[in-house]
Amino acid sequence: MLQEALREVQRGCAEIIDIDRIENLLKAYFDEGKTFTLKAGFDPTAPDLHLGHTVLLQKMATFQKYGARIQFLIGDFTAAIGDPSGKSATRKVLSNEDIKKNIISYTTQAFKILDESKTDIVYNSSWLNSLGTVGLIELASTLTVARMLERDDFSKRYESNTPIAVSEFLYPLLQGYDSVHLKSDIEVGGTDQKFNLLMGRQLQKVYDLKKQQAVLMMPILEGLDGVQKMSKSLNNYIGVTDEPNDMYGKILSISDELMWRFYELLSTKTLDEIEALKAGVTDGSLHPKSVKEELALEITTRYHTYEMAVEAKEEFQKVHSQSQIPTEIEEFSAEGEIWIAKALVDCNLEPSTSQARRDIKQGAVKINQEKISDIELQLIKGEYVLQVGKRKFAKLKVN
RNA sequence: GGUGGGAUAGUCAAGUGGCCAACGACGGCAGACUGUAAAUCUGCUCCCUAUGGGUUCAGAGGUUCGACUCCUCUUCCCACCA
Repeated sequence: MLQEALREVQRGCAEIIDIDRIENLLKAYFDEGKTFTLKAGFDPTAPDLHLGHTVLLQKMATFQKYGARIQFLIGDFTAAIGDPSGKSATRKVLSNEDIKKNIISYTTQAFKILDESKTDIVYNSSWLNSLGTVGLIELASTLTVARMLERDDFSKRYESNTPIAVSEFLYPLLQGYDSVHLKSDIEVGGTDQKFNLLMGRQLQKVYDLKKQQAVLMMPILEGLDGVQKMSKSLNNYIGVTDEPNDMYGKILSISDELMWRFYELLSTKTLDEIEALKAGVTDGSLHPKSVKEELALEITTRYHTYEMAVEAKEEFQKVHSQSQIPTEIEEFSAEGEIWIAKALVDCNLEPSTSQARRDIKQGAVKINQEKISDIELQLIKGEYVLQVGKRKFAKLKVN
């Protein structure tokens, strides 16, 4: 049991510092039912969660199964400074209202994964506000500038003469101080947070806590392209609020290789079960597609319902495997005769008539399932199902 | 503050007076093959009811029959020096 828990806890991790501490905490839980605290900090800046964010949340959920109480730390105080990690320029400061709004949307999304009854939401403003100037200077005296400049992102900015605000130096210190105040046993975060996470350990020592927190770092999840990290700005993300059909389709479109990564980091299947799936694919008894379907079904179910996920699956098979028309298509109407290229633009299937012409020439455009090739075609009165490529559909009614 | 170099389509990057809507790469879209996978092959990739027309190469002027290419100014970046 302990061994299994240890294995699940380490699953997918990029790096763990002080694994012995974690083992002892788990052992105490299994032997004596003693719980422990696990801290994770969240910047109230990104209200739309995608699967990349959930990697960390799921790891926290795993810990909850083995006796962890989560200290879900909202960095409302530190958000005013802005985490410099991985950034090449000083960040903007958020307004109070924005922060509040973000927190609400963040936590409602997070509790789809976390067990709310084993989670405490804490705000670092509640103790950092009262730290005071003396406390802050004391805190700052524990760290040298040289040490701070060891940080890659700081030194790069320093060398390239990009401004670093002095306040940014305080961020890791304050985040570390959070661990002192909360007396955290473990802290989890992304690999980009390494410096800040270690700061917690160092400060706990400076402030004479008996034990230092263990640190567990999760890797950054790749996006749909399989190469770059999942992010909204690269438009390669799967949002937790995506529609079931989109979510299902996006997962099925990832490469086989990336699928295993998703299994490791996102699935709740045990490592043994995943190994069995891998073995099945290798020896040919399982089709990779069906394994991927299972993953898509699991994840879609998590953020919607099982019924909706199954519906998404059926819809997907209907549209793509049997190339039929989807059940729901956007409808448009037009008056009088309309030129096909214009119609495609009006139905948002094409960005320009030039592009529409090209696609028609290439045979990418279908009307009522029939491929067309005449770029001069005029649509007369009637109802049409227009299709561009494999996945863009629209219904057009010409009056 | 000084001295050089640069800004070209979604990104990178050629082009140094007409052959330029602008080489190439990546990305993207489409077609073939498939499992809407990957890989591979092929085509397309500024706009416009189009064998034609229009607007583009940081911005504003100028030279020229003709400018992405030459000149002037402006803005922004980079390198080296102080």
